[in-house]
Amino acid sequence: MPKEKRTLEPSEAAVSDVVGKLIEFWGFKRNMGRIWSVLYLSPDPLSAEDLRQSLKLSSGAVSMTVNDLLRWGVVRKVWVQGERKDFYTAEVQLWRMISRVFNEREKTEIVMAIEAFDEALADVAKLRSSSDPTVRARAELQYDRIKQLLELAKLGKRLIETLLATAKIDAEPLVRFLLRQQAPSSQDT
Amino acid sequence: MPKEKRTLEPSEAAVSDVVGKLIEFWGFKRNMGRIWSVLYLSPDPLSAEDLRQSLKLSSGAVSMTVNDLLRWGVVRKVWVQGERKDFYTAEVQLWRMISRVFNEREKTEIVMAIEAFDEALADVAKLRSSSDPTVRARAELQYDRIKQLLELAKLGKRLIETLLATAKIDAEPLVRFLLRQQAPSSQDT
DNA sequence: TAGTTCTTTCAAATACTTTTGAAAGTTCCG
DNA sequence: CGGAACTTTCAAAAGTATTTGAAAGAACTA
Repeated sequence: MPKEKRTLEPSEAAVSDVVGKLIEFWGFKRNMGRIWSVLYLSPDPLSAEDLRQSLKLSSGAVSMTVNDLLRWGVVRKVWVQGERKDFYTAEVQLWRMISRVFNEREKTEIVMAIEAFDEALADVAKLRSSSDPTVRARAELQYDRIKQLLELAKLGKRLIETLLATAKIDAEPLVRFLLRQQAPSSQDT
Repeated sequence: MPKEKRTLEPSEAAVSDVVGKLIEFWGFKRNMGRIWSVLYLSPDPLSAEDLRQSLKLSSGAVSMTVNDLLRWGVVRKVWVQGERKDFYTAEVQLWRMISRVFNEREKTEIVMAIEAFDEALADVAKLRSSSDPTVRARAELQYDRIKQLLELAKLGKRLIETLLATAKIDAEPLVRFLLRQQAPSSQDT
């Protein structure tokens, strides 16, 4: 029985480090990316102990990080025949992973921002009819600017929703769109 | 001369907090977002002292954060007639701001990832012709998976480039694309 | 140049996040 | 049950990031 797979190949280490950095940049813990990568590149499921040794982490860190990954749905627990311990595999459908994260994190974030901008906009709108012309002018300007923020946030939301829809049907319209690289026209804002 | 503008309106505070959170989520310092917002909502340029008082920050923090914002090109220094101190205004062209950040940060990040995946792919490719069938099978799988990561990263790069192009010509093809919300077709990957 | 006003710097303090590892908790089996 | 095998928890430690504020530095003015 193969029982000595505790060291990463250089290319495995490289990939897990890059993914770790990307994922950290992206707002998650670096080790989430590292662990996911090791699983992603492994032909068969790995145990917590395997991960602990491959990445030189403490057992506690592995346990907690793997649970984060399970919660995000990007790693799955699998039963390996005849083994007592838990084994894990990576979700290999990259789009599915990404859409899950976008849906739970980015979208929530942006929806909250939209609500807050909406409220602020309503507050400022009241001041637009103030009798004091200074207050009025100020309110006018702020109304316009908050509205811009709101529009931007809504655009972001649509972008995320498009990505989500794309992930569902995979490689569709966004991808097709992105693939036909067309040249711009003119005018700056 | 108006010299007592040292407190934020509730709606100003709300907006700067939301932007601060978004920007933090997005990987910057929260105070960068807060300061930018206060400037963005101000009818006229503000001094470091104004910002210090509005947001209850130390002078050092204002100085450093404003310089970050200047470096990112999202705040500008302006000369106010007759005044000795420096005044600042926010860049109000949201797309321009975003494209600058995407170009300098996100794109750099992803380009580095692409290079690293490329290298790893080349390493693994060598093993695909190993005489050991186990090694070969493993290399085959890893080759495919790293390739997936590479493709994803390239797709991300194209998405960013499209956003950048869009920002230049403003509200063009991406925006137009996003605005026509069409229904998906079928198939899952 | 000296004095004033304003800005920047930076070491120390604070706040926040992540990791560790030992102990407590499970589960399974005989 | 009793114990082996494994996992989870969690308080403390380590590691990072941010903020402070006092001191140094500039820039201007008279």
